[in-house]
Amino acid sequence: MEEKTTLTDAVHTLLRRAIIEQALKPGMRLPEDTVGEQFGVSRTIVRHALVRLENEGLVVTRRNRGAFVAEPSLEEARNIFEVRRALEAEVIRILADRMPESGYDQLEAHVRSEQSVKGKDGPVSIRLAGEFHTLLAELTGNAVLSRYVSEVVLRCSLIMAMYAKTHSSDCAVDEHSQIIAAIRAGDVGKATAIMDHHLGAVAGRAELEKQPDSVSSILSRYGKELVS
Amino acid sequence: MEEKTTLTDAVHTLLRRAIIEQALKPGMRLPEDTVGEQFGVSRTIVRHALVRLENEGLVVTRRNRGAFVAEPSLEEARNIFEVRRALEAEVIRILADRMPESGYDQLEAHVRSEQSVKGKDGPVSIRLAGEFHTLLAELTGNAVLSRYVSEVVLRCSLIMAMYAKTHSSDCAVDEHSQIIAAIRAGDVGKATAIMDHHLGAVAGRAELEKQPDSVSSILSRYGKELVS
DNA sequence: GGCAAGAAAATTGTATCCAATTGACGTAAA
DNA sequence: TTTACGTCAATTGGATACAATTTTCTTGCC
Repeated sequence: MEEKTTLTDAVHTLLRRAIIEQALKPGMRLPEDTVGEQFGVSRTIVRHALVRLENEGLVVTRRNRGAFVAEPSLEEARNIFEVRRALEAEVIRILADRMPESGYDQLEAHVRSEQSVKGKDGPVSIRLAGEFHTLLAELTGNAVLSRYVSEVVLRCSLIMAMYAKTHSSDCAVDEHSQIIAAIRAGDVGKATAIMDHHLGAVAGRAELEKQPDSVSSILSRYGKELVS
Repeated sequence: MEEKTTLTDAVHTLLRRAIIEQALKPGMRLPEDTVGEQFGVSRTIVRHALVRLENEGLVVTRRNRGAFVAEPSLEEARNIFEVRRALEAEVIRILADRMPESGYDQLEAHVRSEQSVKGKDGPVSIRLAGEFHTLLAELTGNAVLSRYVSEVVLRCSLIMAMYAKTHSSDCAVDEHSQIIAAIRAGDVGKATAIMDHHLGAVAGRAELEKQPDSVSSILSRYGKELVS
């Protein structure tokens, strides 16, 4: 089976993963040469991937200065959470009205996989916590809504990478179950309330620490997947 | 005063305008070298601009086939309107709570400029009708929310280019005034209701006509602005 | 005339090359 | 010592050249 994705897609995905898994920390520089060398592709590809990441808000580029992993300000963080609440409230509203056939099965399966890594604060845990919300959005069948939710979820991951000490996904998993239950009961108000609390919980921390590491040493862990 | 924008930005903006003003019609092909030739830039620039437009949903690219002006399906159109309603409801909620200083002045000034072109169904009318909603979103001070609203508004313009006979901005302007009044009165429910009606009004038409024109002949009207 | 296969043309995917801008370093003068 | 200035290295902005893929046209066969 042949992969039909373009190289740009591959680099884009890998860089995104590296960012949300906090391997590439906020503020870290992303020189096109270095990244391209690591992945064995030319600057052209990296450039395209960086453009996409910028549109997603995960990367900012300064003219003639290059690309950096975004460092959302507290103001920006508030904005993102505000939008995310509105979007996820809409998701809940839709799902309470029309949940697809195997929706609950998928959700519960996901929660189980979250519980299986409970306790560990590794990259996998971070990714899974975000993917719950992404899955929720996908179940609406609304691709546009789904895409926006994915975007804000990713940016929230970045925000937490900056401002939260630990991801502390323990409480999150429990609340995920509660949200499912509330939707199943058709209680939009309750589900929204839990979601608000769920999102609000992570927005109340504040500690900032930077640790500029070597870019290439980090990317070497991601690059091997491109050697086809 | 030196323009500090990059060439990619310029091409991006021009193409976007051409699309939402319906000069470039849905389904129309956008070959990279044709566009580049028209604007006097290389394919590299056009390519970057097209990537951005794709992220905005105004353009779709098929692998090794090239870029086309997006042709939103009715399903997709419904999705976009659904998201737009949710986002604009949030905008209203925020503005009823915290409208900035000169907010009402700006809004009323905009409505006046809309009224000044009342009756004409030209590109200017289309653009202004959309910009009212964009302005509304910008007044929230939430850049993320503002960006998402802009995106769905643009895509709605594209949808109406496909499915609506005329833009019929007559009723729109009146409702714009009503929305301002309702927000001023702090009546979120009423403002949202008007907005819903306002958005719902345009989603009930259906006629499709394609008219594939020469790309370069259209772009020549936009290209002169790049000759610096 | 219709259909299939192959060659040619057009267009995108990717790499490389040159120019322009920025930041840093070093040197000299106040 | 501090500040101003000039040079240089590093990096991006943009263009061109080549490779790969798709589409279309042609040609031959039924």
